[in-house]
Amino acid sequence: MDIQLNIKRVLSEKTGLREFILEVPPEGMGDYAFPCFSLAKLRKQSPSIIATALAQEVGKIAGVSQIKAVGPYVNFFVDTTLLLTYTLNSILTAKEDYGTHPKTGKKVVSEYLSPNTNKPLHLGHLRNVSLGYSISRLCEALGHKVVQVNLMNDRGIHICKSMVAYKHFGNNKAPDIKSDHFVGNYYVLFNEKSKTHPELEEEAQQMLIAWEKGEKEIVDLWRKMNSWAEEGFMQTIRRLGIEFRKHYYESKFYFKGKKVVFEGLKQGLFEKDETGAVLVKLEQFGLPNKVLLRSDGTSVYMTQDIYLAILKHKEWKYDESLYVVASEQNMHFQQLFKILEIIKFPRAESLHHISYGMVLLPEGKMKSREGNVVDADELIDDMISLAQHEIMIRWKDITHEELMERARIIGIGALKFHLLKTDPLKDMVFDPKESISFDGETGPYVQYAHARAASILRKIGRTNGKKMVASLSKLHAPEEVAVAKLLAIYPDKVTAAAMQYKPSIIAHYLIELTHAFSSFYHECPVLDVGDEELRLARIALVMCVKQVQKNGLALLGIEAPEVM
RNA sequence: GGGCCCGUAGCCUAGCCUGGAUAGGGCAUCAGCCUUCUAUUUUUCAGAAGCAAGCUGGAGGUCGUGGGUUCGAAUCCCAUCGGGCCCGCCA
Repeated sequence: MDIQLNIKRVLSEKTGLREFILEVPPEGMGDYAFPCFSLAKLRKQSPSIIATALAQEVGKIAGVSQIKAVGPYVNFFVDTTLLLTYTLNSILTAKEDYGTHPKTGKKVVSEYLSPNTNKPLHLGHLRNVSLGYSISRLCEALGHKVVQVNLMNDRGIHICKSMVAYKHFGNNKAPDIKSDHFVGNYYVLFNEKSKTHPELEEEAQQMLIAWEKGEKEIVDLWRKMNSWAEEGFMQTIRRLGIEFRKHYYESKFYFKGKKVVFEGLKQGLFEKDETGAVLVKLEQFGLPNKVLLRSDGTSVYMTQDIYLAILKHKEWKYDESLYVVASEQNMHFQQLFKILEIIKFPRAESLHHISYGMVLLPEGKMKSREGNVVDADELIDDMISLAQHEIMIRWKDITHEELMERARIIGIGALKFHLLKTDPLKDMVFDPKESISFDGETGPYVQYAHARAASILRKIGRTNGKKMVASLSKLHAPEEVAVAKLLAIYPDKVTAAAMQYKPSIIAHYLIELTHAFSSFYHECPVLDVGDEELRLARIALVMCVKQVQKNGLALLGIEAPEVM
């Protein structure tokens, strides 16, 4: 039973209003509130008089225990037993599906990660994949089918730079460290050496031309180094529990966008300037014009991105396409989407750039050329070893295997949670020391509460489900009701987070729920309470909290451990 | 010069799209609960210690600034300041 809907229906009938919003009043003043200001305007009457009259008029509403006019508001108190029974029953029935929508049949392609294959992944990529994965899961929760894909930026001058350095200083060595780091070291080396040897820059340019011509020696080297880079990336994202349905390779189709550009040129959608470059006029849309083909006829990044949008649509027949890419490319995507609209691409309206802010260090922006980046692998290792330390304080006789498994879950959970709890739009300063803290609004705080719930449930053994449900009316302590009310709004939070592409909404919800659960845990004994019915009811509440925590964490790509 | 984004306590952050009742949290800090220790025959009382993934409470706020719209603005509009990102042949 949807109590909110019942209230709305009656209000709509009594007031004649079609569209209005029920508010949630401050603590203790009720569960829903109807503000009478807009009615006051219509009826030219003081809002408090209307509220008093309306409170009398509405009479009884199913699921509502009390209706009270307070100043200009009509406040509704829901029947907590009804709410509790309804909510807990839904959770116990739906289990891992609680909070998700039925299948819509819509298909969404979600592109993220998109690394350059000349250097290892860094902190910015960790924010990217955490967001990309979580948003994909959120779209699934809306009932859509989601295809997660990655684009390898595996060609271009930056790739040739590491190749040039390897050619001169690599002695044909095979990687003796993690292979993407091995490649990245040559990129750093190139930037060092080219300061005193500017001819290396020229060599890299020549190498790019040779690569495009398909010179065997160069292509072989490229293939070898790229496979090292890719192998390294896959190791890293596998640790994070991420797997792509498909990888696209820029090198395989970067030239194909030209055809689309020529077609547009023929239709008069694009034009050639005096140097022979093809460009698209976007000034009329408030955007800068964009070159689509250089005057030498070669394609630019935009050219291939146009093609990729079309290619992905051909392959997946998507209804919606997401690009999780940092905010520095906001302009690029505005231009891309506008160009696709100009060439009448059928899904031009369903493309979304999910932009996110930079991850800054306390001392400023990361520059991979200078090597002052927070390396992704190093950071993951640091998080895991910190978690390991915390576990060892509490558990002396734990096997090494068990220790490593728990440390992985907690360390990676802490990392992802930290990156996801901030609104994606905001730049964030990443202070490694602070992020590694286990206090406050963190993943481990939520995971720990989940493990405590699991521990309670382990101790009670088997329970009779029917008896449990029948005893829910026993719950009315404020801590119990507070938890149940939060459980009831979880589905709304999922919808909001998915619609706005903001996993941070889920993260904040989980903190709130866990906080309420901790208070409950502190005030209400579960195992050792005299009343058997109350015991069963509390067990049901614990089961539901555990389920919702698990569901919410899963949407963030975080595992919920049974023990910590 | 132009475009986009951000500005909420010492620090971090929610709320802004869809305007309403005391602006929610967290870190750090202070006071307790709690754990351990000291003294005491024991309890109370007292004192000390505690990097405490737990709880409660206190303190901490010009919602960058100025105007406007509105019965009502953190929220909408305009201007302005500060920070970030970007601006035709980089990706």
